[in-house]
Amino acid sequence: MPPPRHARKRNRNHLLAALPAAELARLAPYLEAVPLPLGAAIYESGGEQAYVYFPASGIVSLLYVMGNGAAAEIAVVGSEGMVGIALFMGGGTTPSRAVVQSAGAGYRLAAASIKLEFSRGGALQRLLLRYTQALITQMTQTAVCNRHHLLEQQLCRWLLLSLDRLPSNELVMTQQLIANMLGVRREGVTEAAGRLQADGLIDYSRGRIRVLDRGKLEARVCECYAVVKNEYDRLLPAQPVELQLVG
Amino acid sequence: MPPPRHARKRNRNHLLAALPAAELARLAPYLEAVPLPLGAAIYESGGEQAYVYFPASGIVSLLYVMGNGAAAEIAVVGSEGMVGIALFMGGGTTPSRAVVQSAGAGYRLAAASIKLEFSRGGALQRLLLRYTQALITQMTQTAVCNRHHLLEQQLCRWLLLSLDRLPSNELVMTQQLIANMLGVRREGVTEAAGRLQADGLIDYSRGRIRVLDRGKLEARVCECYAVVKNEYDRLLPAQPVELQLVG
DNA sequence: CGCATTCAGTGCGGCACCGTACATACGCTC
DNA sequence: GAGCGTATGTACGGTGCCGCACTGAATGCG
Repeated sequence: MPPPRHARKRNRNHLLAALPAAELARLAPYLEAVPLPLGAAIYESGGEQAYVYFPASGIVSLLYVMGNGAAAEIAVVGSEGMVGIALFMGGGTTPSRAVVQSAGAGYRLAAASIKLEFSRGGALQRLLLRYTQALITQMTQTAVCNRHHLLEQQLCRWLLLSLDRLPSNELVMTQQLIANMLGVRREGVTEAAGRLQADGLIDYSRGRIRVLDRGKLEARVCECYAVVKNEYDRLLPAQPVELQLVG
Repeated sequence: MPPPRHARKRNRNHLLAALPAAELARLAPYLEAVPLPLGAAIYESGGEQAYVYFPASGIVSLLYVMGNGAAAEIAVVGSEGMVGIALFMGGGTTPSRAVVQSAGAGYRLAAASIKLEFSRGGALQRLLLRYTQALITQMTQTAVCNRHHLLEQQLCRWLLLSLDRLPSNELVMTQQLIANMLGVRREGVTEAAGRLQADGLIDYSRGRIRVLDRGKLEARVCECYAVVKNEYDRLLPAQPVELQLVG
């Protein structure tokens, strides 16, 4: 099978790609290509973060693990974003974990490098801050969704957010793992996914989920998905950052 | 009744107070003292924000209002923080509202002024970014708490977060309003608050809640409160910012 | 091929919270 | 101090999800 037409766009990080040539050139020598293997912990709760990561493919989950071991996903990051905002925000660490939810690859940059470039106040800083605001929106909608929406709607949201960050319509993920992310019982996911399958939205078997009808999925999801999507589109436009006015 | 001993500290914003004298002096001419009357909307969902606000007293709630009118509080802001991070983050607006939950007063700064000072990359920038990270932690714990913890625990968390931002142990707030913030039924709050009252933790009547035993409240709250509190303490130390290293 | 392991489906009792309806009690105004 | 509006208390059936236990089905491995 030949590579799909948009393969070029698929293996790059959108934040890095949006940088003006000069800034990217300055960073390039320090960018290190790294794999993002499934299940790898990019950083741990409370642990000092040594690198920021710019995924080019794959998905990284930000999640909080409670004292009793139960978890809840806070946000997901793909090639549209980066992992490790605490480094340039000043804290250096966070109470949450970052785990590779879908294998991929990307680039990493040592803490000192990102701090230095960020402190120059140029396009990278503006870009990362806009990205952080988008991430905040994703986090707040997660809170809202957890409060008000049904498991099935949350599953739809989760599927769509994942789908937006993957090249195909297929994701490799057991129901148990999805349940961990959503912070619900595995059986609950089985039931909700069963309904979606019965209605022809998805098809799955043993850790493989194919989305058959994205339109129906979008019709069934709660408003949270659209809110997040709109904010990402608004804050992280495809056009290069140099064209944007500052103040 | 004479003013309490710590009245001096009570009527200032901690972020502004932590600024080096030179930066504060530069901002001072543009800082405008404003009241924060109960119920006032500091900014609306999607509305362009014209000012950032630095509360010196009172509490501002950040909340998301859903299409059907139901709401959920995302975070609270008092004199330790500021309202309007979207201005320096670059988005200029957010999908959430900011409403005065407890009347007070503070200072506001026009959008252009905060953007200009922020772009200088000095202490204000570092301070605001650290504050933003603390705020993010509050938002993520709200998501976790919404997912996993009982209404009563969430009520305890809410009371403690409010208490930390108020000068006395009394807050003026009906159960209906608390329910709106937490995104639950008013009756649920009545029941949970009834238990807390029966156990001697609080005392309330017609929109007045007095916390009688803060220790017991802290023993009953979920871990989310401590996580948030620790991050605020870690990220926003009392010492002046000029002493902190940059890279 | 047989077996173990992992993944998914199902059933059942329990509980927290919901939606609704209505009752009580407090505090204000006249 | 009578009356009204608002705040709070209580009850009841419904439901979404939980915890647990167990079954069935697909995959991987020796």
